[in-house]
Amino acid sequence: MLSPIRAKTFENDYSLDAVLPAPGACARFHRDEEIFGEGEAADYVYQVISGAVRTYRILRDGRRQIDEFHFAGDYFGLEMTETHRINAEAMSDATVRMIRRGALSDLAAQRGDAARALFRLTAEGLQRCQDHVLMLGRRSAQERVVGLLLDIATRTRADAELDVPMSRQDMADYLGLTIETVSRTLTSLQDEGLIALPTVRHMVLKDRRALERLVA
Amino acid sequence: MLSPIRAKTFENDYSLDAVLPAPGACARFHRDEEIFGEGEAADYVYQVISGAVRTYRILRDGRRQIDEFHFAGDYFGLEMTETHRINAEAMSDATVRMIRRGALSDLAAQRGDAARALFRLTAEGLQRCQDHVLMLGRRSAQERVVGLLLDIATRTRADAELDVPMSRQDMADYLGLTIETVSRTLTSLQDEGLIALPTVRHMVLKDRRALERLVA
DNA sequence: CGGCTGATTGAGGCTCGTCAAATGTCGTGG
DNA sequence: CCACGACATTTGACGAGCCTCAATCAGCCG
Repeated sequence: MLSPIRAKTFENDYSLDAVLPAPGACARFHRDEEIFGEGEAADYVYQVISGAVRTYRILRDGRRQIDEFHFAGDYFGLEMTETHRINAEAMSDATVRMIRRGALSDLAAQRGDAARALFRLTAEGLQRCQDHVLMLGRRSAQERVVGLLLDIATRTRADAELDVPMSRQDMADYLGLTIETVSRTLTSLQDEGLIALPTVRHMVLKDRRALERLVA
Repeated sequence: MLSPIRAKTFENDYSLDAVLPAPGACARFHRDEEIFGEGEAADYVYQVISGAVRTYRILRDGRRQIDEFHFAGDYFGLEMTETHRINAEAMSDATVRMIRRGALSDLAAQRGDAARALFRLTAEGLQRCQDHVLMLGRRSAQERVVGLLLDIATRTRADAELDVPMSRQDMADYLGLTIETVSRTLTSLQDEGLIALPTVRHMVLKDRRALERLVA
């Protein structure tokens, strides 16, 4: 089961949450159901209420790259183009709030704090994306896997006990690896005593200090 | 020599150029000179007037990942944090316009079009970053190199004749490869007749159609 | 208890990295 | 103008890390 997740670690005064009217229209999606696809009109911006969502892109030959995992509180689908450049799917059964893009830009035009919140959201996404680039460009398989585990721990406010909300394939496609490499890396981390793998989707960080040193 | 470069391919109505007062304070930097470094106060936003700039991050052990190349017209250093998370250096002798961050946020607070321009700039950066992630996560060395060459061609509005403004090391650190692999890939592209390499920094795209098929 | 899906493990191969040497390029000074 | 030296790039040989393909194992649900 997934721990409760708050949207962001930093000042929430600038969060869209504070600006937006109370929960409007929501939709429910089943595991692996598409929320929006590349090329579709980008009429909505979304916020995860519960569950988890992945956004990704696909090359002609089927290679998939996951951009980002989105947990409760996170916004996604905020694009500047008329149509979506990326795809979004529910990773688990999920309820998602849908905000009309038009309404949002009206709000931003009227209220400075709303515009600032949108800007901040995009800038935070850019920061995370830059971290992702560094990871994919210059880190080893082990560093990538450890980095993801620590990221999940932080974002889910988990201490040592980790509920991993994604499959090995999702992890691989986020990290630019194959499922086999992800799997092998996890068992080798277990062999070294750094983590434990009670079940496939439940992990324990046994030596967080050492793990953090690995990605320093 | 570098071809003249315009800032962006799309609508410039929303560009900061249209909003900002005529050229304010500028600074000149020599090749490889630092413009700002990680951890420094982010007091300015920058625009390349002439020359080229790289922004990058470095891991403890020296591994470097270039985030982005910035050419004439491009803005960079636009971060939301108080201090810079990344580094910026001149790739060639460059003149750079410096805009006080405070002045920019005042402007954004007063004028909706300025706020929108800033937002758009950040969102475009995010798009480029997502493309970069896809490249690093799921593309082969050859696809990465070809992708970069085509990107340079587009951004410099070059047809077939390319002036490459960066070293092999810069290319490698942008593409998540080594200089040796970049070099080997370029000569193999030459052997296949897809490009020509008259000099180290001057390339000719001999079969652009075929090159574009390679990164489809 | 099967059967299905997803994860792990194993063997072998390919791509790209490492280390080293050769070659090219460019600026400087004779 | 040419020679030299410093540095960048290319090339080669080899090895490591990750991928591919295939088999086995573990959960999960009817």
